[in-house]
Amino acid sequence: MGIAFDLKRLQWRMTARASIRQQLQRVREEAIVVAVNRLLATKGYDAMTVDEVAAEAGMAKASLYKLFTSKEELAGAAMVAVLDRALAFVDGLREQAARAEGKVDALDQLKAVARWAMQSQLEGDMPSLPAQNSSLSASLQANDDYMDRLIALSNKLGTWIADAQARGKLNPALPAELLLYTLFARACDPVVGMLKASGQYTHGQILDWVNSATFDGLSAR
Amino acid sequence: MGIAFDLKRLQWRMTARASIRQQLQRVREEAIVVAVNRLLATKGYDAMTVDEVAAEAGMAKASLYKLFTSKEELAGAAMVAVLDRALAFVDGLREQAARAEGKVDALDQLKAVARWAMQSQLEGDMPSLPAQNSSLSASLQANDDYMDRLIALSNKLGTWIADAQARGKLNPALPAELLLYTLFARACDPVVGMLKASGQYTHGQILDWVNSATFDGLSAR
DNA sequence: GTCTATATCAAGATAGAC
DNA sequence: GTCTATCTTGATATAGAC
Repeated sequence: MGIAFDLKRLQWRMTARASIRQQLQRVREEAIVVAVNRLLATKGYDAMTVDEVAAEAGMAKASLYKLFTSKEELAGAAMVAVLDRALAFVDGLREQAARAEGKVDALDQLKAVARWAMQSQLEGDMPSLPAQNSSLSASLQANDDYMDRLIALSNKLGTWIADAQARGKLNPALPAELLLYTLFARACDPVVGMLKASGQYTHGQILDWVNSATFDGLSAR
Repeated sequence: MGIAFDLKRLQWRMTARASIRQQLQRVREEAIVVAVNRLLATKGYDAMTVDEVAAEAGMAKASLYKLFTSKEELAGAAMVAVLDRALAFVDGLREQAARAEGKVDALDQLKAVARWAMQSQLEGDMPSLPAQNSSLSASLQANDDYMDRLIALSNKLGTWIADAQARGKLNPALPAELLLYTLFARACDPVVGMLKASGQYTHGQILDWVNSATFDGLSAR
């Protein structure tokens, strides 16, 4: 009996200590991911060095490599994080729409998502990756955490796209694939950064204009 | 007299040989620029190595470095070349328009330029550079050959943009700067490459759709 | 003027002390 | 588990022979 009691206490203590360790580790991981996110947003993957990540996260490079085994894995973690933010935003919109009982237009939801993504870019929170053919693409496509979220997000946006096309709000002549790709591309649209760099416009103006260019086009209506 | 004659012959021969040398050198330079152009279009600047350029141009790396002093200069030469192609295309359009005596719309000219750029991208001839903050950007902005052409092209497109806005063909609510930046950005639009990679569409379809998305927008009209 | 061979360096990754 | 110091590699750039 005494022995059993002591074992339980011991197990509890071990569990508690393991949990605390895990929490500490998780805090450090998050600091790293935040650093990677900002560096990817500002410099891009190739220009980002692991030394910079370690410095910005406040630890030695060797410590960082205990938690992430490669630079590619760092980028993957940051991309997973941004997809999680996007999914959370989309789910928030769905809940709002559910409360509004059908008064919300799928097209407006898509515009809100595009605006959110571009705002993230303006604030330096939208990591951008080399579009094609890098060794990074391959490692991301082999990353299940990443691919699952990418597919989940594509499906949710795809539902809105199909809805908006069926109701004649989005151009039905364009393939849904193009509409989806265009939304993803506009999240990293360099035009946003160029207008910001010109320094003449407010963030609100930039968001309005680029969203207008995306959905209404450059031609006069 | 005899001496003067010999000197003239000698000078002529030296000039001829120098000219031939220059021509040979120019052919080699063009081969290098073509190689850089394709590598920038397919892999991007960071993934491109000078060894690859030398191999594709059919010479040793050291020989290449006699003609171009750095990797950045290679990229600059390729960007100058693509701007020259763009300027030639634009001038061709202007001549056509002059012959048509005012029957050509500035908006149609802009659409033609966008289509040409995207077609170049589909054919692997449109070099793409890291958009922002790289060391490359700085070296390009210090490259007069590059900047002169960039400004010349911007001015020519800017004329058409102002014209199309004045005639109510392009959305007058959007700043001309945004319209110009958007045209440049669409030349490298990753959506083109994604649709091509999906393998389901012809080049013509892709060009029509992306141009429609750019000028008419994603929303139904 | 072209090539082979090499210098140089930056950056990803790791060993080993504490 | 964290850090300092180091290994290793790949890529830019150059020296020197021919």
